[in-house]
Amino acid sequence: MPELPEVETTRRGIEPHINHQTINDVVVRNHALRWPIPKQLRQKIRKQQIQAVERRGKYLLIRLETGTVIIHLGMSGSLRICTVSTAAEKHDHVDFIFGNNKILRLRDPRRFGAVLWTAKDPATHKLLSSLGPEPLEDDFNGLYLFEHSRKRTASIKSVIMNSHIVVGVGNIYACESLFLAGINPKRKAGSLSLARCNKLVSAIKKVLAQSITQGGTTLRDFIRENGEPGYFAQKLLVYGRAGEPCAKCGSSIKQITQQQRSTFYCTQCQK
DNA sequence: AGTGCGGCCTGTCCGC
DNA sequence: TGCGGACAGGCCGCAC
Repeated sequence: MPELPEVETTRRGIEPHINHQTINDVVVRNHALRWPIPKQLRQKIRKQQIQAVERRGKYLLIRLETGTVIIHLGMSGSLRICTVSTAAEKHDHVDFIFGNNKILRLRDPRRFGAVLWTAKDPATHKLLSSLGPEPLEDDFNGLYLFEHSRKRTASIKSVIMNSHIVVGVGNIYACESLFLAGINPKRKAGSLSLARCNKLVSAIKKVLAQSITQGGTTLRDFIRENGEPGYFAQKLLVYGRAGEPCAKCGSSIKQITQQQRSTFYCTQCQK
């Protein structure tokens, strides 16, 4: 499910329900996520009040009094607010139970996600310490991408999807951004001019910002129950459209594989 | 240091 | 209807 817009939509959705609430209890039904959920999680976080609900890249940060719960939704994770009377289903692995009878419930069928605990500044955590800038912040700009792609022989698609260069650009939005910028996903990152880096960064910001806005439109329903963020309402121009006509030139959208991931692009419009 | 795989999992869909 | 295989929105860790 989650690329950055979905994670941010989730953050905005859960924050008003859980911020400043006290965690009464934690139930872990399955510890086996990408990394084991710490055995001491329950004892570490019980009776603590949530200080803030933040996001860094695709990591959600639940700030408590003595540390931070780090949550990653992986490929199939979702968080929803329900009540203590809502029966847990097959892949509901973790419940954070609050004093107001509400539960923050993590569902993750593929279990690529993570729930971790750190008592230190989460920015210094191994998983977060070497992350690149946030895509919507000003320190991610054309010059930054230009400088960080020099001498790189990897494809531009793999570079913008590299979280050590910029966080939050997943497979879908990488494809969409490259289409908007007219750049071939296979192009070597080091061969892009500064002007084209500027154009690509603008496209990434535009696509992500637009998507967050659309996620927001379905926020209520999302939190209420169905778990579907604004994702499918999203107007995707190339992703998942192999064989369909390009929105710009009408030629057939092509699907290839890069780094074991599907790439969709227009061979006419993207050079 | 940068690049490119393997692997972690379950669910779904498609062709036979 | 059942079965095998491909594929899925992420990303660390490891070889080279």
